[in-house]
Amino acid sequence: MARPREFDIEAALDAAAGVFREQGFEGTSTGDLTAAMGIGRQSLYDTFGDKTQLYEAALARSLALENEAHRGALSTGPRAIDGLEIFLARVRAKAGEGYLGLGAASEFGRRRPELTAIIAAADRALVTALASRVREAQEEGDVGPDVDAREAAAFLAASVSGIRVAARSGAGAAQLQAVAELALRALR
Amino acid sequence: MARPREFDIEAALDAAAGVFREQGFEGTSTGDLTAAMGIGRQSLYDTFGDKTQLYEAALARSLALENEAHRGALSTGPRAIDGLEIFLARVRAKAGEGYLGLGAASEFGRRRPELTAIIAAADRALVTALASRVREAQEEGDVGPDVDAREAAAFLAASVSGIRVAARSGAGAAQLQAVAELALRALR
DNA sequence: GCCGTTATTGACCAAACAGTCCAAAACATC
DNA sequence: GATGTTTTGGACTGTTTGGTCAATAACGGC
Repeated sequence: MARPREFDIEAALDAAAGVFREQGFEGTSTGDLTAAMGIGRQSLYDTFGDKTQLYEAALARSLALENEAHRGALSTGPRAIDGLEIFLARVRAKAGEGYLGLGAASEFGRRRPELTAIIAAADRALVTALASRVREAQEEGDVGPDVDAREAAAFLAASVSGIRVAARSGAGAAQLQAVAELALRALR
Repeated sequence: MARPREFDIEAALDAAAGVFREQGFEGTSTGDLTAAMGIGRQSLYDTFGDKTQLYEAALARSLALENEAHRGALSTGPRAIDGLEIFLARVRAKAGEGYLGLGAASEFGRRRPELTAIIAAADRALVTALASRVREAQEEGDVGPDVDAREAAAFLAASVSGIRVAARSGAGAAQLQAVAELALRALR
């Protein structure tokens, strides 16, 4: 072996994700990135390839972290419906700081297949987790028996996007809460 | 008077909106714009100021057109609930082609107050229109009496964003329909 | 048919961009 | 402590960027 890296890869990735989340991919220069990540130009290119590969890595890590947090929130509470409620509460609380997955979907749509694949995989994982929780809530009588669990899960995921967009456009906490409440009401 | 303009301002604005919608503000060069608008560089600067002013104008026009279409859809049908349903069906149908308001909110958040103001005004107008239609549907017995019309309207607006994001991330028509159906179910 | 005004065109500019090169520095191994 | 390997930082490059300038073309009013 030889000289060890001076910076932490995951911390640098998180810093990059923060800049990308705020300014978008095209709006972020490599100078912005090295400044935020606290590393030199060459280190960036040696470690992450180039700007687009860095974006992919930062996006993948962001989504993974977010999904982990989602699973944690979902598994809370005595009943499954409590988990769903806490899940939405967490989304509301964090909505103000933005979300790289939303930026990626909005900026690239489906033009970059690699990005679309990353986002779609995270989406599927979330919907699956939500669906299983909805099914439990259904067995516990908190969700109507005529509700299709998978559809309900997709609907909740869409509601999450709605909450995030609303927050990004300047909606207040009260408004976000009302949206979350009505989303849950759809399941009864 | 003197030499008249050779191009149509609103058509040029629509073309610009299309490019911005696809590529975002930072991802669009002035060359992309003049090519799509079919005008010369100097005409762009003489007529619209600069790139950011052009973006504002294109965004404002986009939102105005969209809100007009929304009002049309909302006022359809024998009952108010039919208008709401048709409104959501239109959003679903058009979701595939993207929406500049979403791109603006996602790319800039609240960093550009002028943009935030334009978006917020369009949002308020839509929510107001939705709320009055919800109130009617409530009087006709198609919406639960315990529903707050304004909150329901904000929820429907958020659902629209959710549908658009889902479409942009690659969701199919069936999934979007399920989301729309469940959104309406929340009002019962 | 001239004149003042405005639109158009293409050349032009400085700044910023993504990415590379190279020399120096910092380690692990022996 | 010498050696081989890797990281690091700064200088550098060719290209693209948003925006301007100056010359030309096209019109309306008289």
